Amino acid sequence: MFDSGSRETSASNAPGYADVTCSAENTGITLARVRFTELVGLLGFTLPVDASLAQVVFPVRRIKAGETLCHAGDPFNAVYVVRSGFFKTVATETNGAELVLGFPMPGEVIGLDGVDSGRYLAEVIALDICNVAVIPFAQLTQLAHQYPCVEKLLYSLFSRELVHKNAMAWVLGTLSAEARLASFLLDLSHRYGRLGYSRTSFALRATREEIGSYLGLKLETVSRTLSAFAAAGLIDVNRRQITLRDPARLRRIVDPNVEDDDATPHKRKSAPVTARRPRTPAQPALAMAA
Amino acid sequence: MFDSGSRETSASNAPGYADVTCSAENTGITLARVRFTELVGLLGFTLPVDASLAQVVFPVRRIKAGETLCHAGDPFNAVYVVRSGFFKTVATETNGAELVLGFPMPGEVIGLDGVDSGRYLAEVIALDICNVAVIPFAQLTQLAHQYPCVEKLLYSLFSRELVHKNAMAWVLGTLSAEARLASFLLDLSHRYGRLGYSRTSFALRATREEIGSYLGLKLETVSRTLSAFAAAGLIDVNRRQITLRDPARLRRIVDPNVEDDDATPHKRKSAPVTARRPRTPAQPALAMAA
DNA sequence: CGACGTCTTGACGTGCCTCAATCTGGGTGG
DNA sequence: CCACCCAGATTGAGGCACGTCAAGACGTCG
Repeated sequence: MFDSGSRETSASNAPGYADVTCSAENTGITLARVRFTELVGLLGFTLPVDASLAQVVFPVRRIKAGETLCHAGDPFNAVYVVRSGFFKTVATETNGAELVLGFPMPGEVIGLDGVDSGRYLAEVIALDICNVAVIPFAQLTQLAHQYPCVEKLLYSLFSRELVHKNAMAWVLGTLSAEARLASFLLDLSHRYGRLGYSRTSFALRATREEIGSYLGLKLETVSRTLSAFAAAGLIDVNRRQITLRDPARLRRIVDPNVEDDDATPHKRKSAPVTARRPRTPAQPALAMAA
Repeated sequence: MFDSGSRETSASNAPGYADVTCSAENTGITLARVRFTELVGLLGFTLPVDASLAQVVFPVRRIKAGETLCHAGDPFNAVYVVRSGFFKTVATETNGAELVLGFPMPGEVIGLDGVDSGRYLAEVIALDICNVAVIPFAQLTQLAHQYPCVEKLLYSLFSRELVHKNAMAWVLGTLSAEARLASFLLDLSHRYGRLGYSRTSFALRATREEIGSYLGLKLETVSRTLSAFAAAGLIDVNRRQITLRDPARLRRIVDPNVEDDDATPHKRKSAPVTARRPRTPAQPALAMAA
């Protein structure tokens, strides 16, 4: 039934990706390697085939859930491309408060923000068994020198990250709690789908608190809003397992003006899902555990 | 008195910067040029002196207040370095809502987010008489190829932008309205100071609404908060003219744990400046240190 | 089985938004 | 020169969305 293809994201499940060498699986330092061309595909780029470029490989690191890929303040010398698993990047402020900056998934790059200062400026913590390609930045720029297509790719990666951060500013600066959550769920859906997993059924790997931190909300608000979505029939929630029931309406919560099927495409404000007392005060929205 | 060195930001006022050629001032297309090495200094980098690199110049564009440097959707082919003036970058969403993404000032780069999609994705509008260097991106990458130091600079620019956007996420996601405004004022102060202007007295070039959009607040909240700061003796406000009276306390509003002079460096929450009736209804807000 | 982390839900307070009136300064035209 | 206008700014009153505090339910692990 493929009800949740996202639960297992180990590389062996992903279609067509395999380590070049797989010896000594159990040593602390893995000897596995990935082809650069493979990573390019994961990143969503297509490069002209090149025999010499196809020979380039990078080492792979495996990280268990809870372990950190790199610490804030560590000297920067490599970027990482996630091959499988699920991370969170956490910036710790001077006052000790933590802020979740993102949830890197397979096909996404980690560490580009360390180039300028020469240090990583966020903890990167695995929320799952993870598998990343380690790409020494000096080697990457070297490749960019030799191959114009790689150079272009590298600039695109930076730029893409910037675009994403701008979108994040939009979410944090203008959207309500409901819209932020809806946007977050749709983003996850899209990213899982892009990887070949189900777009409608997936697991949140993060706690409510981590999600809240990422979205500028408190964990209670995240929990309440998810419950409200479920009560409205938009999604199913079971702990961290999410199933999207009405993605179109979720999208309309983010932006009331998206045109998808019926109704006028004009200015119509989707009423908040968390309407207090939907109509008859007698009807409890949700029966608590019987 | 030097009460507002920031009011005039034309290039002729900035120390040591002059166009290489200044013919035909009044033609629509300016013939002025800037040396690349000059821009590098403006950007805050130091490069090893190189005779050939010192010959590289870029054209200059002058833009009057209210005009736009580039439109969202325009094909991307150049980045801009602000030499003088003050811009706002505005992303217009599908629903027509506008979001101010930033306020580029001299020494800052515009357009890096267009590399990936090949199109600018925000309007860049001058809030002042502006002067920018036009740097064709292809030419810039070409330079990066020839000069490793330029290559490093380019990566740093991208990375620096990313770091700044992360900081913005922090502001939008975790700070109160007061803290956001304080952070904004301190940021402006720092950026003006970096340019050789007064850190304590400067003019906001943006309206309350634009500032609010940038900070995820409504214009009324911006106005109220500025008034509250003024009432508390933190700043002076006269329309768009701002004078910082107590930067240290502003900093403490952003992060209560900064250590600057007195008091315990422990967990102390700076009471909101907008205290409703601080104690005795007769006494206005500046209760803390006399 | 108890301890713990996570999640849920309720009650309440408040910070910011909303709506609205007024004020100011700068620009325009007679 | 003044009347007029209008965008921008200020200020108030009231409401709601989200934060805060608190209690309990659930799943997991030792």
